[in-house]
Amino acid sequence: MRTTLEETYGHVLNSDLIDTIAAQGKFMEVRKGTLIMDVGDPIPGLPLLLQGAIKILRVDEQGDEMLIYFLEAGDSCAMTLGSFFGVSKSSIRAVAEQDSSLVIVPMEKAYDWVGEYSDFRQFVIESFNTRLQELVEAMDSLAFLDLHGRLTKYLSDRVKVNGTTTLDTTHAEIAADLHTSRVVVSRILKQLEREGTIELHRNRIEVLEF
DNA sequence: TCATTAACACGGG
DNA sequence: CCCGTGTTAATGA
Repeated sequence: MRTTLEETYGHVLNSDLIDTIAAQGKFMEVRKGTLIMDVGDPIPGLPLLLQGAIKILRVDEQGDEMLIYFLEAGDSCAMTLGSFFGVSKSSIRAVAEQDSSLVIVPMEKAYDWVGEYSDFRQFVIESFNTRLQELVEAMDSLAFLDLHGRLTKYLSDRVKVNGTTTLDTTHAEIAADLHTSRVVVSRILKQLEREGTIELHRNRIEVLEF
């Protein structure tokens, strides 16, 4: 775990701090599709993603989902930082997009380190900023793009975070992530296939252009 | 016009 | 058979 931490966070955090994180943090491995945290769950600590990717979703009263953004290796989750100010419950759902590994740092420790280490403070602020940026981007797609636009952006985002143009997914999953109906997703996907942008298979989509 | 819901047929595992 | 997929028809915003 120490090695992976060094590889993923060595650029931003000094090695003393990496040692401390390795000692204090809890290592965790999750398989693709695993529900890591749900709305209302107590926040266990500050998560640092080492490998893989995680989907961050918002959930409505009916339990329907909507994707906000993806976390990648080297990312943390800004929502958990609310714990610094006494927010104890999660307002989002986190699902593993791939097999992933992460370190969970106790919140009190993280809070102390923000005071003690300038590079950790920098990391937290930067992380908060990039998360906010992604949130704004998510709002942009909602407000300015139609479903066709949102779907193509969604596909290229998934290609980016998974590092492959082969997406193991179903139309229903995409519909859930975009908070729309499967019928529309199927129709637009078919349209994209006719345009030569993608190739459709059962449980799989090949993205040719993105 | 474009999305949603319901309903159905097809086909692969 | 069950599930994912592709399509249609009716209805709504």
